[in-house]
Amino acid sequence: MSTRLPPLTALRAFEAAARHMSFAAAASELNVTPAALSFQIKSLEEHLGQPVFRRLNRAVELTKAGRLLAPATSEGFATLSAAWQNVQRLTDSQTLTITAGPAFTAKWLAPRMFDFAQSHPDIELRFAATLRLIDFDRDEVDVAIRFGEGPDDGLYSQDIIHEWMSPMMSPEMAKVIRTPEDLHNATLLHQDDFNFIKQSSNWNTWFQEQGLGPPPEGGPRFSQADHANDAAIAGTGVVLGRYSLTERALRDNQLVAPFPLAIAVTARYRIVCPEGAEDRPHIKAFINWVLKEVTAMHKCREPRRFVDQKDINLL
Amino acid sequence: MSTRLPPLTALRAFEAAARHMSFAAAASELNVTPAALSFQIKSLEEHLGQPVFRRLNRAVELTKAGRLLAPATSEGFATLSAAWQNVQRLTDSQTLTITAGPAFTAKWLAPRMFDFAQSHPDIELRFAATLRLIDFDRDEVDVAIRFGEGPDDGLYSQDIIHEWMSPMMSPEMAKVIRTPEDLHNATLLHQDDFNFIKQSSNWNTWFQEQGLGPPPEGGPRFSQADHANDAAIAGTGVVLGRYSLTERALRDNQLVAPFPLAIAVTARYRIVCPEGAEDRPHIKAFINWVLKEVTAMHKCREPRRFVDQKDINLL
DNA sequence: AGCTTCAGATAAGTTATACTTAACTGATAT
DNA sequence: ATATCAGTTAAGTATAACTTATCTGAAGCT
Repeated sequence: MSTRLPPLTALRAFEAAARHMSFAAAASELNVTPAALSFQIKSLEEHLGQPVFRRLNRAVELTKAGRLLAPATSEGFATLSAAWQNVQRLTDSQTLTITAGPAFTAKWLAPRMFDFAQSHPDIELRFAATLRLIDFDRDEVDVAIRFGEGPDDGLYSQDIIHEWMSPMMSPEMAKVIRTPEDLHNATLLHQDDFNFIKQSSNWNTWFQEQGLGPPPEGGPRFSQADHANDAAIAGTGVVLGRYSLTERALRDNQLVAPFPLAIAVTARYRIVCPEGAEDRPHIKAFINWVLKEVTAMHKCREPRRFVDQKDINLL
Repeated sequence: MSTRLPPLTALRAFEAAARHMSFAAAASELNVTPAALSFQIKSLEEHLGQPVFRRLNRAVELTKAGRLLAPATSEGFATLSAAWQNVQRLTDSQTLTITAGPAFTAKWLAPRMFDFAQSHPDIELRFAATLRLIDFDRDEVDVAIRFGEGPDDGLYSQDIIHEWMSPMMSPEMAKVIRTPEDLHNATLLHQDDFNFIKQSSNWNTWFQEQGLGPPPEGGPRFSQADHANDAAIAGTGVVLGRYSLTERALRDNQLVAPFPLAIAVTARYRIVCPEGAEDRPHIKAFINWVLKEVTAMHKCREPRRFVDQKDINLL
């Protein structure tokens, strides 16, 4: 009797009945029967210890207590309702903001997103290409594709692509560079955007595992792997290509990877989002689409001899 | 999912948890177990489709959605709570406002209320003596004692006193007025506050039923019955006394009613209050006390010959 | 005047929500 | 290593919230 609030269901029934000045109309609004609503009003009156409605024959009217209670309950529930709708609007946003590294955005996402956009015309896509580790709450990003070893604390995280690297060149250049030893005479293309990985995988690593001497000095350096790949496609040199970024060029025979040795990188690509958000319709659709695309990625024609990066001891 | 409000119990659980930043504290405030509260938050998150709390190890923190939801829910529930407490204050008021006619207030209530006040020291009593038919909602009156035939539409109503009238005089005057015929030589006291009753009961009625000729002309007129009674007690004349107002004087032998004929009045006293309010503690206490006092009213020593007012045909 | 309609109330029954207890989990503190 | 803290989960219970069917007492219509 001295509680701060009565049963909220009863209070809500009252508010609706007071607004409509009709039990039947209120019941209809709340999707219950008039009998149920009548019970709720009666319950509220019992909690209060006095009536809030005077029952006339074909109508009801508010008592003094009812008239005192009606305006503030109307305001209170309107506030709650607006808050709920507001937060739902956030949840139901049609915008999907995706973040990934610049190279992945360019070489993996961009060539494929047309397909996703076609099959989900209601989703408004936004891309934020960055190498920075984003904060989901602060950066207004829905889903991220990250490269690295993790960990992804407090986030939903799923591996999507395991990366490997091998010398890749244009088919024309492959007619000149026919054996691994021929690489000593080749122009090697370098990419610097891999330096944040703990155990660097570069030309030295590959030459060593191949049993060759040191690689030739010099050669063009690129700050982004996709640029290095483009140069190789253009015939400028040989790139230590990453599978994730070169899959399309390999498939299209713009690049070839003629030597079987491939270094399997410990770091991998994961798709991450805030815990629980993975069930939100748009994010779920995107994740499912990514997984499908990963499965459909081109497998190399030649057999590959994988050497795990973790097992390599650099001299 | 697109409803205007989620389950209110869940929303309230959220509000408390957000305020406390602790599930256990919120559970304690709402008098439920932490497990129950945990379920409510989870239910809310399922309705929303995303989390509102991030569970840390020994704490929780609000997500972006939670932070968006918290202020307005806090405000909404505060509004509802204030409204409820406000209307409860009206209900739980320690003041009991009683209304009755001036004569009844003076001759029945006033001599007795000391006893009621003694046994209910927490109740603050207020009297509104009026002949007007009060409106419970507008007049801020809790309970009324009405004289008349009713009806008491939409109100709780209980008969308490059936009225009757007979010639009453002081014991000294009774030594002179020994027979009904002696009343022809007496000073008859008249009361005008009975005129609103449909079928007037006055001296003419009594004389006719007693088989006497017309009563003597003239005699003092009083606008209130209690004043006429006081005059009779003082030995000024004979009053056609009403039982309800003279019971105490008869008991104390200040007045006597020596002639058996008594006219039973159709109108009676009822105690009335708004429907449902009769269960409110203070009103209930008052009603019970009134019923007890009525039962304890003094019965006349002499047998009474009652003639019902309805059966009297005035010549 | 008799019948129909309207709107809320009540009785009896059902079901889903709201809750409890007991045990678990994963850190942190001692 | 053990105790403590705070939230979670599984299994079960209780009751609030609801439904259906019927009733009631007017008002309205023919």
